[in-house]
Amino acid sequence: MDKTYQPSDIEQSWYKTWEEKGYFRPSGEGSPYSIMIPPPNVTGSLHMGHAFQDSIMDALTRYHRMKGNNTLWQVGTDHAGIATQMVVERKLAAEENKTRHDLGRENILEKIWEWKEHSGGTITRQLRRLGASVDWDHERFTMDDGFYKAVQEVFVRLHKDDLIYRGKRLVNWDPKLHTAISDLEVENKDKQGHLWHFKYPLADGAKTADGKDHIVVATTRPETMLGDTAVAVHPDDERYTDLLGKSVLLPIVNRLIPIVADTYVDKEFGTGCVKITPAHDFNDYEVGKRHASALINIFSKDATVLAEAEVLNIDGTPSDAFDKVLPESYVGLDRFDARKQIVSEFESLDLLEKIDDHALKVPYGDRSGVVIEPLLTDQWFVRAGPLAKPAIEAVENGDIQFVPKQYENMYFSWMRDIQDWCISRQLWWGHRIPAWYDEQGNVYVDRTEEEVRANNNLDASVALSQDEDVLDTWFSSALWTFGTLGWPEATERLKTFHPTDVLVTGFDIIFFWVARMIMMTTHFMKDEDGKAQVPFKTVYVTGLIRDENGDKMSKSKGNVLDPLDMIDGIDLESLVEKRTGNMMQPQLAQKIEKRTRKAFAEGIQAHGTDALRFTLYSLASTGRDINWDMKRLEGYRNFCNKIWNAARYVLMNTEEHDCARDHDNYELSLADKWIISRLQQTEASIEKSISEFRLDHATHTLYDFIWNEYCDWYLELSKPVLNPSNDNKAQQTGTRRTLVRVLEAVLRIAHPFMPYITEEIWQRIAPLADKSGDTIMTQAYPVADENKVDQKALGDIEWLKGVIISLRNIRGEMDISPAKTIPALLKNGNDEDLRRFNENASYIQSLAKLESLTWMNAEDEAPMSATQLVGQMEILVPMAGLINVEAEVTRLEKEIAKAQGEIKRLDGKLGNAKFVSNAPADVVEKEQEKLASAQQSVSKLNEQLNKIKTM
RNA sequence: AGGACUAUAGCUCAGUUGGUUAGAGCACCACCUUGACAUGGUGGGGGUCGGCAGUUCGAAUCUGCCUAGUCCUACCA
Repeated sequence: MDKTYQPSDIEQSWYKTWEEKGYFRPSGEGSPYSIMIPPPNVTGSLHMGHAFQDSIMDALTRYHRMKGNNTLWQVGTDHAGIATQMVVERKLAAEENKTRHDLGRENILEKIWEWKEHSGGTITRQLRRLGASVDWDHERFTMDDGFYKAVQEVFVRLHKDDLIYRGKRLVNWDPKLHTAISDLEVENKDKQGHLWHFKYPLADGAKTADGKDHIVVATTRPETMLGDTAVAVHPDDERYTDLLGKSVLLPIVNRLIPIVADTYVDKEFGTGCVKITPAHDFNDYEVGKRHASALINIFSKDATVLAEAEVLNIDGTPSDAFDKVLPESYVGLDRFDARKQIVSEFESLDLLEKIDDHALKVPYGDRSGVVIEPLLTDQWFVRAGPLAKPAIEAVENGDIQFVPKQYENMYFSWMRDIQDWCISRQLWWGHRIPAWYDEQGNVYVDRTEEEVRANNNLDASVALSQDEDVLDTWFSSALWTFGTLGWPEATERLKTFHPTDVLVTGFDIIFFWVARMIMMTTHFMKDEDGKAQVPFKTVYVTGLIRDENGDKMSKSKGNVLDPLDMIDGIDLESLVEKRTGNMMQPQLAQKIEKRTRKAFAEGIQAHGTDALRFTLYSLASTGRDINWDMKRLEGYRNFCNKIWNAARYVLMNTEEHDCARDHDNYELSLADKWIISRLQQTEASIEKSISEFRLDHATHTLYDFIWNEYCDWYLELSKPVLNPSNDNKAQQTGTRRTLVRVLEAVLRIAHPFMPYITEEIWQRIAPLADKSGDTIMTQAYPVADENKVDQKALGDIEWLKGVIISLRNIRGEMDISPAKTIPALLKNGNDEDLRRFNENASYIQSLAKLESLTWMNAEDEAPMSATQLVGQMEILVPMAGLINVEAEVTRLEKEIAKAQGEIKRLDGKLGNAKFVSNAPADVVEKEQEKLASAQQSVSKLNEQLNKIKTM
């Protein structure tokens, strides 16, 4: 093995081997364990968040595979409707200066499929680099043939059950993308705007209570006044009761509109008069419904003013309640230009009372970034209420558990107040809605046109045209857990692997995805007794990975980190290019470049997949976001190197040696028994951590065991045993056996977290540990054996470590060269100390670099020495020629002060009668022991101090 | 407006049903190229656990209030 760990030398080839040998496939044996990958956007690339979640899923998958489960990690990608279509449209505009309408639906779809084929490999390549042990043989795509069937089936059945309906409703309209979007796709942003106060003249000579001939309405959206159909006041507002039933003459359009009473109005806000524009505001729409007035739509799909208003009844049918004429000077104007013109026209008419500054929330499309316009359009909706009920129950009764639990509240609060879900999108890329219209506008829903004709007795003479719209991407991804397994066919995979075990995802898509999967699954999937099935038993919600400053990673901020750059490294120039190239807002490039050059002056070094993964696990505590820290990544890269070198040491000492593979002629040393005991405890602890999804604890325990116990102590303790001067050959064999076997077990423990380095080393170690097999991947995961825990060995080594550390401490504080051997004495020890001394003196001599270690009887006079205590035993290093007296005085005083502080604290505690009477006896007893021990320590240390001082 | 979460060493984070002198990694200081490893070894320094009050024999941990930050949901035109 090379002296230094080089991840690039081992990682790629191992993945290829694993995949070729089919190790990722379900074994077909053992109880099933399944995880569905949250399907990433097929044309995207993995970011750190994906790497984080996928690493967690891989660890769980590999762990259960080694545990003997029939393990499936289902892989696949999402067609991501809007996002993907946008990318291709942008490309088309840039390269050919054409819009999608220039090419037409068929051609565009062809182009998107081409693009999907071309870029779809990025994600799968990245997953492979991460070591993801997914079942590639059954990779799925949310628009493959199987999904097409599942989606049609779900749509048709929901429609038959009256859980899907079509209607003209006010929806969130994206004027840039020309599609409706769901409430969840709207981002409300805080903006500084204005509140314009307009005078609306009263008609028919009516006057207000205080004698004015107008009322004042306040609005943040002046342009919508072109569509006003009423003015509302609160029914109890005495200022306006006389005006109820009267009308105002709407300026500019000269439309007579009624003054109505509605409790929606807040008397205290503004003037207490609200202009009502039912076609362009969700609240006004509700008010409009109550007052049965008509709607006046003034905007086109681009949010420009129409040539002629659409006047409609609430149910969407045409109405002639109002005149359709819109002022000519506004026709075709963009909504924001119209706003300016309205304001200035009110001003010139002397009807603008005032303009206040006003903070408001403005709705933006999360994809397009433009202001959303409420618009009355025909759309398809899922009736969410009935679907939500069993989905809520599944979480309430514990069939599904969220980790951490707090997210259940978030889920409940949204689900209990769920709104109908607008599922139609005016896009081309997606699942086309299985609805057909005849020439009279009758709608037929079925799986195919043939079925429509057959089921409705429509022969070929009746022209049918399919609905142009496609379904929201989340409609198909809601079927992910069962759609990927072959539903609606009753496949063996579906039967075996559904419900799945755990879903690993971010809190940001609990509503978009998790909640909808639960709704769809509980509705469509039933077990043998007809009970609703859940899609997964546990939802493990991860935090977000943020940059080093705690900012969200985003392309426009230029702080995105590519997981592959952590693995392979990247030079500064390439990183700058990557972050600033192909930007939607090129004006940000300079800032990003500066920032990048500052943060990564040296570029990014290669750290390898194992180090990246280990870092992610170590940060994976629950309920908290993660601020990415390159330094931790470096630390864990070093950890990999540590393992690498420990393995080199082990191999060096065991290859070509007798490791007791096929005989029992060996003897275990104290150190052997100790490390075997600690291995059991480590295994038990890691097992528990994984079961609680605390991979941070699991990896921390593993790190601590490997570095601080196996390497720092056990390997060092093995050196004196393996020294040729030791003539206990049986013991040497025992230590060699322990060296390889503990390492071999550790590799298996670590494999789910660090798949590559563990496989690479295991291949060499396994034969020495009498293990056979082609890969570590399918070896049994180590299980703790209580019987192998040797309490005596644990105690003895703790003592041994205490003595050695004390001696090292004296060396350090006294500035004694590590190369110099020194003599040491042990004094005032008890029988146990004496036994331990007798059994282990050679270890101490070796590890503390002593020239001699002598046991002194209590009555013997000790030479002038530096002193440390282990328990009540004194460890003495004679001062002659070694010890700096002043330094020793300082050191002793420091120790004494520490112990005295302890005594003071304990005295106070034990002097408190309430503590002694109320605290549990064992706590009190422990404190008393501590006090006694501290008092003895102080007296012994003082004795030493006086001795030195009187010298 | 309602709700959730977070605040622990210079930095990134652990800390279990309240009970050792509150821990780790990185950074820092000193010494050390010792035959696994300088991507290393040994020793050391560093924290009023955001603030105030309360419950308790005992609070980083439980309760209340406050401050700062993050996020979610719903919104007054």
